[in-house]
Amino acid sequence: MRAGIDLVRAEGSAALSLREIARRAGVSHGAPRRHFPTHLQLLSTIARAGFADLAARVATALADAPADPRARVVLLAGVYARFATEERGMFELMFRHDLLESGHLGLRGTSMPLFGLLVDLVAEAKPADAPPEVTAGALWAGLHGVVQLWNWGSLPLATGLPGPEPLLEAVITAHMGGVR
Amino acid sequence: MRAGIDLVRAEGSAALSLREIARRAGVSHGAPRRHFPTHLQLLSTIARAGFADLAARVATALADAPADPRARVVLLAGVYARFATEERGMFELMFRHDLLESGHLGLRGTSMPLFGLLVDLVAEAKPADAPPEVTAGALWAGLHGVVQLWNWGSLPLATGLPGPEPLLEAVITAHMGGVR
DNA sequence: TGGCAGGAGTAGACAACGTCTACGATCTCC
DNA sequence: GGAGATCGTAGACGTTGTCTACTCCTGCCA
Repeated sequence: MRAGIDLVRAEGSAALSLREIARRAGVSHGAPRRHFPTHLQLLSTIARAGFADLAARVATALADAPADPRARVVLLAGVYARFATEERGMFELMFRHDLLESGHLGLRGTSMPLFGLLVDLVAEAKPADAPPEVTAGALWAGLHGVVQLWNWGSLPLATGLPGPEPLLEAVITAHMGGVR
Repeated sequence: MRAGIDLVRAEGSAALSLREIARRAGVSHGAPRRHFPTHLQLLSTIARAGFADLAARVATALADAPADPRARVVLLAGVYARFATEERGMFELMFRHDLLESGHLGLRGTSMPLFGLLVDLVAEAKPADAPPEVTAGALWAGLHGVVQLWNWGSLPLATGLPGPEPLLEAVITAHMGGVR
């Protein structure tokens, strides 16, 4: 499993074959089967570790941050975007549809605590607006979409910007208002 | 190629093996190689057909629609979301990172006309605001993120909503203002 | 202390896949 | 009517995920 995490960070999500992971771990190709009944389950477990890592990064970033909810969302977005570029292979793995769909293993639920945090921040910032789940959902989708479309080059090509930061700012401002 | 399009619509993007496409087309597994040097190039071509289909649907939907730019964006978002759910396999294929990245074949560019349309609509609606490319980029990312996260179940789980429409509305309103 | 059940790893088989190569058919144009 | 190009076939090769038999090793209980 640790071998899988190292591998996805070093070689990207496309290199994560079951046999290559076993090779890196120094065991035979049948060994992982004792612990993970199928390849997808192994990948799901690795992806879950990725979600845990992301949540930990967000937590440490928000630990000693100002209390203003908008500032905290900006921080969160920065961590999200940095994670997606620095841990690109892991990010790709985490949001592979075939993992999330065929799962039923609750991989989806792994991102819910982070979403709950976002809901709280939105509710704190705009208590009397639309339901905070809706605003937070749209906000999350905006951040995710920017990161994803930016990461594979569609948004850089479309906007000509040097970095995704203006887009993240635009998303946050659109959903949470401007600086106060 | 037509066999590939039929296959992805019937069985999803995971079923698109080169040999299965050839089987459906009634030819041997080596035959596609005469026309597409590699499997990825065949998939890219199929994905390009998907982008063309999406653009055509948007065009017909906007053909006899009111001139109000916000209403047109709402229409565009609806077509985008409907395409993603009705042609789920094709949509997954169109935004597979390994196609867009390893390409250099200009698959990315295929979505640029649609983006240009969005830029125009944004510029028309809010002529004196932030650069229209930035707003349009954030808007596109928001729509794409909603559709994607909705499609694989994260957003339904997070928000508890029955459909993605409120989220799409929230994204559009956030970036283009409310109804007038 | 001896025997033994169960977990963990190995090695090999199998079908399916993408790629490559040699070969055959068919069609066009000089 | 034959030459050349285009297209499809058939088989090989290496790799992958899964499955099955076999072998250790470890800890427990009589």
